[in-house]
Amino acid sequence: MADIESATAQNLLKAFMQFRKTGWHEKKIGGYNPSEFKVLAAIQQGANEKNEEMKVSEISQRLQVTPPTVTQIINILEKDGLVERAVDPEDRRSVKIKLTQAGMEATARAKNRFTENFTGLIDYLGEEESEQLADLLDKVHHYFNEQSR
Amino acid sequence: MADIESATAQNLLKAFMQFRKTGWHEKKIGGYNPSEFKVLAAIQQGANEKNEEMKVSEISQRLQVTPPTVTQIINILEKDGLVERAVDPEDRRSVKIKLTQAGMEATARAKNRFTENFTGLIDYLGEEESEQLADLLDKVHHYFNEQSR
DNA sequence: CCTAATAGTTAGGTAACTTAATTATTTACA
DNA sequence: TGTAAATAATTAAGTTACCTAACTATTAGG
Repeated sequence: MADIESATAQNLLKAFMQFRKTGWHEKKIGGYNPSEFKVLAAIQQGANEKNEEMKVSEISQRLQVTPPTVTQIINILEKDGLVERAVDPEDRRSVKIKLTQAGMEATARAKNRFTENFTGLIDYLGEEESEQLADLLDKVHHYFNEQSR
Repeated sequence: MADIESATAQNLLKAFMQFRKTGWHEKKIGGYNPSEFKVLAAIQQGANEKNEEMKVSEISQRLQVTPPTVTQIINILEKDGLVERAVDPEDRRSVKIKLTQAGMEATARAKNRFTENFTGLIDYLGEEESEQLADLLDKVHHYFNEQSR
């Protein structure tokens, strides 16, 4: 059993705490809150992948947040004219979310801004270490998922 | 320049997002909110290291949050009888925070609970990969700190 | 000695969530 | 076929973990 007082444990814990605060998850991304940006990006990606509009439940699943959370963020984006709701004629309980023209432009801009930072990180770490990091974080996620079952 | 659409970028981004949600940062740690637990642990550690009580400003620095945040958490802990305030006679502007007996016991219990999980992770990853992960996260932190200057 | 700096607190706000309850609608089956 | 159960989204209200700005008390510096 590893010892929490060991240098390794201390280092890893400190690294975790630092990382939470760290700026990859900025205050504003191209003018939008991170949560808004994530929803915009999810809508865009979903539309890209399936060539179809995203339902609230799909966004919720993709971002791993509850449906009310998505509803609220969509409300803001709709008020800002970035997004439109349309009842799905196939299943009138569902609501399809679509980016407006302004929304597509805003998303592209924000994504660009985000991309600069993020690809900069990968260049800084190097391809190999970036992959390593992704793998290790996956393992951590896997460990805690097991744990909670 | 790395490409945001590359597999590496996608993987790393996904890993980051997953990690944020991941349960190392649990909802409750031995019955306390993470923020409360962190303050308790900081007080304990500070007292351990310097054999002296922590000032609000020191806790604030250590946890990288503003003094009002610390004040508020201390208020809760004080109400719960885990912590006591005492004006520093050397500098009557300062307030020294001390764990009560109940506070020491609660902190020990919570820390134990936390430790189980965390050392389990290190065992799961192995010593070497744990160090690697800590290093990589440090690099990420370093990169974003540069960026924001 | 008095102005400026420092330590902490108070007041008020925000972002990003959550759960529980409610409203439409659709599905299943008796 | 009619109704009960399930599903999709929303509304309402609450929580956590922060923050900034303004205030109070105390100490330090010229």
